[in-house]
This record gives sequence, structure tokens and C-alpha cells, in this order.
Amino acid sequence: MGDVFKALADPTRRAILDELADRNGQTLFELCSRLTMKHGVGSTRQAISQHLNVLEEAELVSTTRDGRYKFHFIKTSPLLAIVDRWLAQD
Amino acid sequence: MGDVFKALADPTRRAILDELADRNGQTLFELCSRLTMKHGVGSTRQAISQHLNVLEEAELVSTTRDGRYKFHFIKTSPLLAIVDRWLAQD
DNA sequence: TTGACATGCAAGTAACAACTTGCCTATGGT
DNA sequence: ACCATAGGCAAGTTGTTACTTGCATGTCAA
Repeated sequence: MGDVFKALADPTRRAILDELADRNGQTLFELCSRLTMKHGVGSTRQAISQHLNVLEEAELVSTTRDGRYKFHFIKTSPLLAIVDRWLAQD
Repeated sequence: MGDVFKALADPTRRAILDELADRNGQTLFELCSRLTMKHGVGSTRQAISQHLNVLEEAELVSTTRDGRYKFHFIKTSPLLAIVDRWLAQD
């Protein structure tokens, strides 16, 4: 469960989630080019791939395979648990 | 704004927020002993103090001073913005 | 004012996380 | 079969972060 927080701690991974929120189901290469274009992210394919693995382990991203293409989908459900942990005081 | 995520990435800092959520307005020493007792955190006073600084910079904790005592309060407001960023798709 | 208590500062160390680099596997088109 | 494409694996490097250590500041009570 602490994986979720660590996953969200990196700005590149948050940009990936932003991009998937805008257009869900992208492949690795699709994400790479769109992150460079629209989000000013200058990371290599391998770097993005590793970030996607982190996001997948945190269950913030799910994937499906079709041949040589792997599609990535944002999963927002773990976010709800985050807020519920501390909310309702203040 | 990314400070909030980085602040939440550390398990000791999350335990601090848990403890403040349970009993708000604790001093540094109070937090240290209760973290050791109830949360199994074995960190020194200085370590906890540094964590509190990180939480304060992320505006997840606010403080008030009274003489030689400094009281710490949890602030949950930054958490709301987190979820709103990606929610409403999925 | 002396001593005990509550906290602050700052340099050094050690562990971890992001990124690079180079090579490998597998799928699909021609 | 061949080659280009999409992706994966793993070791090494660099930068960051958590933690320690030692000393300093400030407050209060006797």
C-alpha cells in the first residue's frame, strides 16, 4: 500500500498518469512521444518503461497485451484509499 | 505541489500523520515516544524533527509555538487536490 | 543564575531511487 | 527467411534522501 505513495512521488510518473488520464490505453512508444511533446519530459524509452512498472506494481496502471503491443490504462481506485486514511479530522 | 507527494512517500512521515490524526497538537517529544510505542518507529528525535520539517513545507502539518513547546497539527487540505487531479475517469 | 528540558542547526554517512547503457526476446509485415 | 518494430532485462552510475552525530540556542524552574 505504501507503493502507491512512492509511485506518486515522482514527477515523471505523475505526468504519465496525466497523459493516460487524457488518453487511456496507450502503448509505451505512444506515451514516450506524447510525454516529450506535451509534458516536456525528456526521458528515454527504458526510463518510461521502468516508471510504468512502478505504476503497475502500485496498481495505478493496468495493462493488456495484443501481439507486440502492450496497452496501459490508468486505475484511480487506489487514490480513494489515500484520502480516506486521514480525512475527517482537521 | 509535488512536495506533498514526496512528503507522503515516507512510511515514518505517514505514521506521524496517523499519530497526529489520532491526537492533534503534539510536541516533538510527545510524538517521538508515541511513535515508538504505538507505531514501532525506532527513529531518533532529530530524525522525527526533520520529518516534521518536510511535512510542514508540504503544508501537511502546521505548528504553533508556546514558550519552549512547539505543537504540531495535521492539515488534510492538500490531500483533496491530489485525488481531484486524476479522478473522474477510470 | 544554574541546571534541566525542548528544540534547532549543520556536516557527514549510508541506503535508495532514477537514469543510462548495452544487449536480448518476440511479433508482424514483406 | 529477413528486417524493422515493440518491448524486456540487467548491471552500472549518479543523484537524492533518510539518518546519524555533535554542538548550539532558547525557555523555564529552583
